[in-house]
Amino acid sequence: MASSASSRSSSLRQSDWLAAALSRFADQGVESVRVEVLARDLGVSKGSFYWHFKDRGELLDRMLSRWESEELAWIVAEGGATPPARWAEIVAKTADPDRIRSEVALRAWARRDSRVAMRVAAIERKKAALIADVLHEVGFAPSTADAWSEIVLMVCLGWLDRATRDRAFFAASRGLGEFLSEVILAASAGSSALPR
Amino acid sequence: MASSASSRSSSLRQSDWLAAALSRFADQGVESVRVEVLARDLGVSKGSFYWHFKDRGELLDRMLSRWESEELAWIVAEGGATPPARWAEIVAKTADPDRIRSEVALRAWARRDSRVAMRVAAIERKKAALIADVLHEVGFAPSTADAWSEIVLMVCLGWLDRATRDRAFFAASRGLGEFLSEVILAASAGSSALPR
DNA sequence: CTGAATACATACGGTAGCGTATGGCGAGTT
DNA sequence: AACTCGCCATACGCTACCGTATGTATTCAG
Repeated sequence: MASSASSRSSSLRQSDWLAAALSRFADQGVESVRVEVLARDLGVSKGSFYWHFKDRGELLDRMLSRWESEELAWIVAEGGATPPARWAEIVAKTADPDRIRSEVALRAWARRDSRVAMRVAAIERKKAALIADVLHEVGFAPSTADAWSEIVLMVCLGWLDRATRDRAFFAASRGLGEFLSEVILAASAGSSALPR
Repeated sequence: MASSASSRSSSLRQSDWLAAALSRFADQGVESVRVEVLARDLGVSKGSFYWHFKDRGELLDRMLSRWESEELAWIVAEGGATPPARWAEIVAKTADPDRIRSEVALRAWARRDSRVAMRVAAIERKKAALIADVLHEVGFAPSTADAWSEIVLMVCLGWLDRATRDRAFFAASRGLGEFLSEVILAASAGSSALPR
């Protein structure tokens, strides 16, 4: 538990606070990330918190930074993969049960804090570009790839919204992957997408 | 600002509280709907609030009920209209600048209160059915109409999410209507949608 | 063994918010 | 003129937080 923390590095306990905060964040949103509540969750007093963090704001900053770097990590890691592999990864990441709730909570947070909104928007642009790249490599014309990447992103966001409110929807047989496949199939057959 | 209130009816002040609450709700979410804050907004004391309402919960209930009845009103009113008119109304309602923020705030609320979630889900099912109906009347086979109504709904929700976080996205030349048209066009051309 | 640094605990003052109790006041009633 | 009642103000106790100040137990260097 805290054995390796007290021996040398102080960062272990730090990560415990972060983990507890992220857990509450995913379940109940930013507003529920309260110093004294987290202290109770961890079985310590808030005196500990203010040793590891300047204030609540610093904790929230670290949460955001951590999410940001994790997102960037897998997004850039997709660089060399094949289009199908990248597509699978995108779907897997955005439908991952361990991530969806915090993704949604993050966007709710962004709606009330413009600095958060900007950083979320930056990541979101990268995701849209990633999707557009995949579509382009599969044969979509550049302009239509861009347009459909936006639509794909919206389907993802809409799916997240519903999946985090309705357990039945989340557990339904048709998951995000199926929905997206249908959209892409229609897009490639429909408009002037694939010049084949 | 409280000019319209004190003349005669007692229920008028009630609606003032509701209006103030809904304004804050749309801007900052349920958590920001605070009795003492609304009292300050209206230039009265909270003694007034507790005369009109039993407690904060009753105000929130009324907010939810009001939204619910308004949604039901326009949904059932679409009964006799032509498919294009219904489609236009659906797009107009879900992209209405005066409504999008409260729609999003409501879904964030639903995520933290299961009773709210159920009532939102009920309305959402009606909307999906409405969309499916329109698609069916335009020539989609029943099963594909259902499938694409879900996708259309997700695009709507995703658009709402982005539009309420990114002003540039909201003001972009391609609005919800354009995106949805593109999706429907692709759907009708792509899969076994239109048996023509 | 001593002293300093670490990693907490305890106690405090302060704000924001809830709900209640009670008082006041103007308008209509008799 | 006195009474009532609708509508609001004031004052209160309470809880949940925040951040700070200070005390304390453990660890580890020298």
